[in-house]
Amino acid sequence: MLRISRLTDYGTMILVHLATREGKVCSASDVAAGTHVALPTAQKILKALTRAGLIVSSRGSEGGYALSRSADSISAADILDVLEGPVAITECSHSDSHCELESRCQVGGAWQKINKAIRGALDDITLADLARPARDLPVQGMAQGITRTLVRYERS
Amino acid sequence: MLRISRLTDYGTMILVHLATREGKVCSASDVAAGTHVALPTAQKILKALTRAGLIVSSRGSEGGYALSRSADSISAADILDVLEGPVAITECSHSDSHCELESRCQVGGAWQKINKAIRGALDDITLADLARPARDLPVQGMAQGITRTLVRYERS
DNA sequence: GCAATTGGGACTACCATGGTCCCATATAGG
DNA sequence: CCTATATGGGACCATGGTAGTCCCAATTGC
Repeated sequence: MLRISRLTDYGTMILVHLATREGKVCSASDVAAGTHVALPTAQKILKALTRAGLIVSSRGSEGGYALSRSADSISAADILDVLEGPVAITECSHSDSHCELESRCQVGGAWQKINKAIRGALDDITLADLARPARDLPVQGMAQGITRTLVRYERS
Repeated sequence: MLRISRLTDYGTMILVHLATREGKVCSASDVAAGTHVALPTAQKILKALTRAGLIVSSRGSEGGYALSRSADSISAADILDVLEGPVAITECSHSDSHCELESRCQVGGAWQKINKAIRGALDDITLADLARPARDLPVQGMAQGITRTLVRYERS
């Protein structure tokens, strides 16, 4: 748990794919073939990314998608915001949600701290980082168990 | 998204409740009344926490639950591990999951970095912190919008 | 013995996620 | 102008995890 949805995972891969072809226009079919994501799913994600402004599209024959800005100006937080909505650790924070425990619950501040730390990590990672091979990142230790975009966390 | 499950939320509240009564034994009914979590749900969570070793139980009349160790030796990471399983940003990391994108996907390392940052934040927060009022935490800014245990994150 | 508890599940309802498909619209090129 | 090739914006449904409840066995204090 505490995991991102599969669509977000796919979306990140798609963005990485576009980042490696910066400047060129890729059709949905290209993207699907390059990322091995099923075409309809890739189309769905590409539409969402376009609506959010992370990529730009051109319609018609010879059309396709491209990043709207440079890969190092797109952060992981941007991606998650678009594909998952605002990052929030717990639910029940809608402005109109009345919580009967509001007065007696004292946990809020700590979750807030956790949330902030997570946010900070997400802001520090750019799409350019994601497009780089793993070993170039300044992360040491726990360098095992990666299959695709997943790291399963064991107690250290 | 990127949120914890409601049961984990409840579980944290329950642990906080037990922390404020450190040393005393609380029955499931006590806990349910004190946290306003429905009794059957509280029972379910208490069983899970007991099995995981975060709390100890005594059966029979006058029985109940208490923390197995001091509140400042239980981290948020411990709690999430127990109630949500190991923290992992993405799925597809089971040892027997074969991912056909394994060779060409280069995103792994960055997710790993993010995961590590999250893990670090979770390790730094103790149950004692959670039991303290929010304002005592060294977190400044964004001090609004907390209803119960939720902080909805807006782009800063 | 009896009442009060926990232990360990089984069971169901619900809802978000995921994946697919359809049709309208736009555009390049012959 | 017509056609092929694209995207835009949904509708649609199956699946699976989550949440919540309940049942019965085992244990213990009085």
